[in-house]
Amino acid sequence: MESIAVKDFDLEKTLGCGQFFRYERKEDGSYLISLRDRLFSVRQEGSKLFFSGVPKEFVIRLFRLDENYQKIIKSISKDEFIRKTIKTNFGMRLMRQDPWECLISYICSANNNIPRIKKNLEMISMKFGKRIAHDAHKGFSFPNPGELSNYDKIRGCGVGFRSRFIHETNQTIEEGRLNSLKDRSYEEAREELIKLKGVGDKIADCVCMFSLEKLEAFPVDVWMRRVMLENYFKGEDPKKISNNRIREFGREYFGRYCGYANQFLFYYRRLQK
DNA sequence: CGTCAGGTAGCCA
DNA sequence: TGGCTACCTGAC
Repeated sequence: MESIAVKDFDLEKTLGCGQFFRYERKEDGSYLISLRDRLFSVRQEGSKLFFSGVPKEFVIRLFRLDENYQKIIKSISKDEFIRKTIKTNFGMRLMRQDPWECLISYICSANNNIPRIKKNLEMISMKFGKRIAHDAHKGFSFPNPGELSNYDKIRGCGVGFRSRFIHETNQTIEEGRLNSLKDRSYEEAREELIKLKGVGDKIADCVCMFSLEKLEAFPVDVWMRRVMLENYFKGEDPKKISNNRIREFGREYFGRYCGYANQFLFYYRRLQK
């Protein structure tokens, strides 16, 4: 099996931090990952990352192994608390997800819980995708834009009130246009995404950060709100702090790579605290 | 049985 | 802008 020498990288934390849903841990400690029409496995042993089913360049891109982690960590290390969250989950990296799959994933995440989000995406793949295989592993591809046109079938995936949003987004999105948001500014990309039904501030920021290269995004959900109020707005009246204000503060305070700070804070507050 | 979960749309002051 | 509330569904 091929391998890559890695440093400042922790596969388990990267997959487990909650940014990505379509993966499964196997008995031997390897992970089976589904991404659009790919099915592949990855396993880490110390500073070696073994992989099969995809080219090396794909793995490097996906896990951002091409970027200067130390530089980013240094730039967001603004205080003791954020340093603690980084130390706890050192090696966690943001992933470069596929914009379309990421968009649908996060539309599914609204007022939902992680086990069910995973199940929803699995069902969508089973009902709309194609059978794919990698070695002895079997799976389903994620459907392409335009292929989620059967509303009743979407309902059958257990996504509830999000069915309408998924259906509408499917009819609206032109994939080339979605992907080209990478070349637009963060503000423009965000604005475009919010025009979609079912996509508000938080989901737009997640899609920007996880799939459109916008590490200057700072999504604020309930967990981010909690951890920020507890550590950066101490003594202030929570009722007077809007999520938008938290977002603006986070972007300003942590700077250009605030998305990384965001994910460390999120991960820490959800699991460790 | 209620409650709750990684928000958002729609409506109103 | 900011502050409500309903919303599918399945697991406690």
